[in-house]
Amino acid sequence: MIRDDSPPPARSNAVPRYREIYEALRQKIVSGEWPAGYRLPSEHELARSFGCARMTIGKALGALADQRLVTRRRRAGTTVNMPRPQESVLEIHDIEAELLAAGVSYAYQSLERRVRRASTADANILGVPSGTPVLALTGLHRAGGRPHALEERLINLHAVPEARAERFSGISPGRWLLQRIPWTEAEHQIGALNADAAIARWLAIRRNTACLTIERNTWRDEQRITHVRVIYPCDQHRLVARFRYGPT
Amino acid sequence: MIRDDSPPPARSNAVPRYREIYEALRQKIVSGEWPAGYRLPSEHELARSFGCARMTIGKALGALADQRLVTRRRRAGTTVNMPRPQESVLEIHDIEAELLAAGVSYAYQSLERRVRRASTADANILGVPSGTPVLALTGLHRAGGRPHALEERLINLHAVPEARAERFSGISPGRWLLQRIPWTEAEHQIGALNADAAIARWLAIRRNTACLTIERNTWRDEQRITHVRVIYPCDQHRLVARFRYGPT
DNA sequence: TTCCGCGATATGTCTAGGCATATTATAATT
DNA sequence: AATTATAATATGCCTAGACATATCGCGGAA
Repeated sequence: MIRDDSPPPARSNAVPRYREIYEALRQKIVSGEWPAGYRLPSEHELARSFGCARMTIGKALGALADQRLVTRRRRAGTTVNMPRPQESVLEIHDIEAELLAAGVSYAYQSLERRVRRASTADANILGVPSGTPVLALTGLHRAGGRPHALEERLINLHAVPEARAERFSGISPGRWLLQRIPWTEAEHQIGALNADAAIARWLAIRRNTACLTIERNTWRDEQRITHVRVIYPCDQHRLVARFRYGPT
Repeated sequence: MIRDDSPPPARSNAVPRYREIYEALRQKIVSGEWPAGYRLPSEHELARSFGCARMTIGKALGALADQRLVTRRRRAGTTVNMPRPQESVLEIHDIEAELLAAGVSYAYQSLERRVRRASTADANILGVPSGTPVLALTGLHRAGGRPHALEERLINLHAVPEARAERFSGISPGRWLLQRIPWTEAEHQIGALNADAAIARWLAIRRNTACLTIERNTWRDEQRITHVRVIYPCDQHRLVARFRYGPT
């Protein structure tokens, strides 16, 4: 017996099939038609009803799972998740690039630069054994000639020995590091503080002005690279983060 | 001629092949052996050298591209990216769940509740036409009996008509909404401010104390649901975000 | 010299099967 | 009744091949 082995019509739509399916299923979920806990049809059933191979369905369901809209377990099937905790992707840009993109002139001014063996405090902050050689930097980011942010940084000289020879007059250490050292993990902590006298002087703001602080730790496969705290006056900077349950 | 059609040995390692390959390639990149701009071997070549099907290579490379470690373009091939702008996934938790998880008692105290037609200011903040019915809420989150955060919220009553009947005495509007309304997009803005007299009184802090503010806008497929601004005293809360170039 | 068309190449997507494995439901046994 | 073996099911991973499509580079024409 001869079966119809003609290939399916050459769908050359711009949007791939798996994405159409992803969108269709996503719509069921975000519209509430399939509420939390609902169990989706099996891959085989969906493949039949959408008229495609099981692997194509698998790709669509995999994308939904990546977005955490559903959970997939063998034999148990695919079920709709509870709405998640509010989650966003926060991009913390290089200050210099950000300002230049906005058409503002930028300069980094080094205020202090010291190589030392890590004190107990340094060791705690940077997460290295005390006594490890570190480079401690303080500097000011200027935008349009005016103070924009104050930066306090510790660099692990075991991880970045080249830094010992770099003066960082002119180039910001953040950019310098970013261009040289690939990092594999980063942690940010965001907080607020009242400017003390020293901070207020450097940033040319009044004492007690609220400032946003961003602390960042970076790792390169287990090894700590640097710790930095950047202090922005409250009116200079906002962090924006956006998340969407998206067309991926 | 008879070819060896015996299937490949039944690798039943716990780690799938595509992930092994992903890790191997990732290692080349983060170690610096393949620097930014380096062009990877083609899928065919990799498939040959790893001894697997092209699709398996495609899955590994796709994962690297998801992590933005590489860029893939037809004909041009797959190339290693420059290190990215610092990016992190920020989870902004439900305050109530967070405090309960920490073993602290939690309560929401409604301070003000008004239904009104959106003023121009409301309209700007919430992104709806002025005149749209909105619910304006002010409330205090208490932890262990003490003030923890102040919340100012606008809810679009066209999007959430059920909210008109809800008193929000006891239950926090954030939690109430999260349980009822699936959202598809969220934007967060994080900033700092000095507490004014009203804020200071409610939060039982001194005037001018630095506070962290989180503003959140949520959408459900184009439609604005709510805008909220939460104000935390600087010593009460930090935001932590973490990112890793990961084993996915 | 410059521009245009064409072939080569690498990825993007898809199919139709296959075996592996976790988990659940059911039947059998103690 | 409680426990254990077994079968069924749904996902997870994989292959070998196919066509589609973007784009790079080259050679010929204006």
